[in-house]
Amino acid sequence: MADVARRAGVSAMTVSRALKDKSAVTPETRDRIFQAVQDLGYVLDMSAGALSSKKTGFVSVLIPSLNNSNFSDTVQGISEILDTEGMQVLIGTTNYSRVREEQVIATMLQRRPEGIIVTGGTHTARARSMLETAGIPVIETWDLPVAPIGHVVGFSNAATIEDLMARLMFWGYRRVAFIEGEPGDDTRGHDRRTGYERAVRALGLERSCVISVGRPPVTVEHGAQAVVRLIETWPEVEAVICVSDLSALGAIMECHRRGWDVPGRLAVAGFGDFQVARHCWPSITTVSVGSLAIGQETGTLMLQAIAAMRAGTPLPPRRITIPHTVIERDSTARQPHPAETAPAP
Amino acid sequence: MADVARRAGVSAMTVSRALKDKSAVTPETRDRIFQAVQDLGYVLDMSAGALSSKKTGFVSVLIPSLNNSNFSDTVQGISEILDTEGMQVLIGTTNYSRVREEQVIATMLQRRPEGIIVTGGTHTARARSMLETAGIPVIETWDLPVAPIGHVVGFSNAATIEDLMARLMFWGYRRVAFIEGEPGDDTRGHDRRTGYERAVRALGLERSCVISVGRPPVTVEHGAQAVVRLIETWPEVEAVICVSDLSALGAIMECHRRGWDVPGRLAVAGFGDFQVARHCWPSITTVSVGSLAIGQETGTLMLQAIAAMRAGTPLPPRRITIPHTVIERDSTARQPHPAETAPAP
DNA sequence: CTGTTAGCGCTTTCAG
DNA sequence: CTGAAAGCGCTAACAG
Repeated sequence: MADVARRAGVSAMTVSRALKDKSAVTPETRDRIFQAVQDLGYVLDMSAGALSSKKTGFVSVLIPSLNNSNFSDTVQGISEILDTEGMQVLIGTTNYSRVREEQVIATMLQRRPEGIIVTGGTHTARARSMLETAGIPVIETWDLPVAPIGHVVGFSNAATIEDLMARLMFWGYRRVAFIEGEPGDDTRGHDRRTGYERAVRALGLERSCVISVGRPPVTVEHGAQAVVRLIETWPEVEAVICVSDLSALGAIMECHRRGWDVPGRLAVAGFGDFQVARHCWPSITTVSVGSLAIGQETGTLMLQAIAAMRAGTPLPPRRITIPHTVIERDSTARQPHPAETAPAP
Repeated sequence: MADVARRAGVSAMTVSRALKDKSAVTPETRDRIFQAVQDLGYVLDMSAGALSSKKTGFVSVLIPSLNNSNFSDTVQGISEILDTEGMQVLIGTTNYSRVREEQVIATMLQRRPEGIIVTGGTHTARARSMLETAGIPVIETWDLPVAPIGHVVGFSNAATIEDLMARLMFWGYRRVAFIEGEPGDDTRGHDRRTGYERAVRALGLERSCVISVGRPPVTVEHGAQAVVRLIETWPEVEAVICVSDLSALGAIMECHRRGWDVPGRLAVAGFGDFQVARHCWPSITTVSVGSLAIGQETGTLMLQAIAAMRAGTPLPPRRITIPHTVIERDSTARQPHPAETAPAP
């Protein structure tokens, strides 16, 4: 920067200003500086700027896995918003493990992010305490924790499945099962199962049936395996909710393979409104949770929180609930009863 | 850090050493330091360290979109490897736009990454020159550029489709079409189309037919729309190659919807070996390019290149070709001819 | 094995 | 609008 300053015949400070504020410098000076930057191929060093200004321009985002379009949509939403203020996202993946999350948080904090966004509301004790004492805005997403660390942008995973169950009931299904991954650190999956079980009781259904196959992330293949186990376990089952659209797709494809009609023999619903759910055949009934919207809301809130922090007046904890929607598609369409198609008396 | 040093009764330098080398400090001193770190809740500031040591510990990775499991697999592979040396990945998405790529590169370079990994071998002139003069290792992936900037870890997109075409021919298909997105910045998609057209000529097929629908990224829905257009345009078509598995899935699902048997009426093949391709029904014939392996190879090479750079002896440009494999699945299975099922004479 | 001295490249702060 | 001085928090380099 000193070189640029010399070449433009100004001080380094003026160069610094020209490169950021644009306003605070005479147009001619500015032009001379930009010319010098061009000539020298100078590239600003933000890491030095960060040290000096104590503003790194980073926000850390922790997600279970990049390879889940719901989470990458959320990251996408966050990035879009943060980009508008020139802030960058530092992504970390926890691989659905809380221990791993703790490690990633520890590493991230060494980079001095100006805010940190985590997925879910369940963390190790040490992770939680690191977040609490980090002195930066914290947002938990994809959940509505009872005792949040800071801000929250999410929804109740249990409630989404309760709603879905209510709709299945409304459509006439009574024997409904649930397909999930093996229990572990995937609390969101677990919450959805809880929603299922609560709904079974609340709706007075005769029995519940949960099939757990595969360690999270639950894949298409797990869904295929699970549906076979389900039919063996409970031949009378009429419908099944899968913990995600991917496993729902697997279940449906396995049904095709075995000649079981969907939804005739078995209705199938998923969660997450993945792209394939809308376009596969039959299209999959699911719960949309607005993954992108979660990201955008989170980004917007983070920007406010950071601005408040910089101004020395931390934002009081906010709690934003993202609406979810049950989307009815072909995979649960009730075949018309003979009576229904008969002419009215 | 000064506080920690004081509390442990040592100098800041010793604290710094204890926190990194671990070896270069007496065990007791080390323990005292860690105790002080614990007591004070001290967290190392890597951004200061980076400025001082000129080692940021960052590698930038640019991909078209997070929301494509092929690219996120590659990022995953890169991260895994870089993690082993404590390096972090800074992800940037270009949204399949070269202009956007240029901007992202400019921003990334201000963070002083120790290496940069880009997707594809086609860039704007300014992007290319920024990469060339950045003074850090550059790796281009997912392609085999004729005039690479630095290192290359990739494969020929055209060759993958040529191979797939040869196999379709071998299986007895003669009237083969190609479904792609509208031409634009997606050079990998364009290269695949080129491979298709070269194969049509090389194999002496009577005609080619390319259906272009939708701006990249090509989605499931685009595939569905395209297949309808295809059947209208060329009713005699026997098989179609889709630019990605996602559009292949869309095409197949649309065929189901319209009662066109796959592969009986139309055989469908894709590209990328996405998870759904393996598990949907019918399973999709595709080309696997080892997305994760590309990432791992890239990560390994980047680590070597950075080590060499730090040692002052830049690694001569390497060119690593990742093998691809045509995977035959149900979506192109030839129905047995009557003659073939007849008893041998 | 440990300490001292400088200084990384920028921005804050305060004067002009 | 511009400049000078000081220092962000750490580590390289050298000395003990």
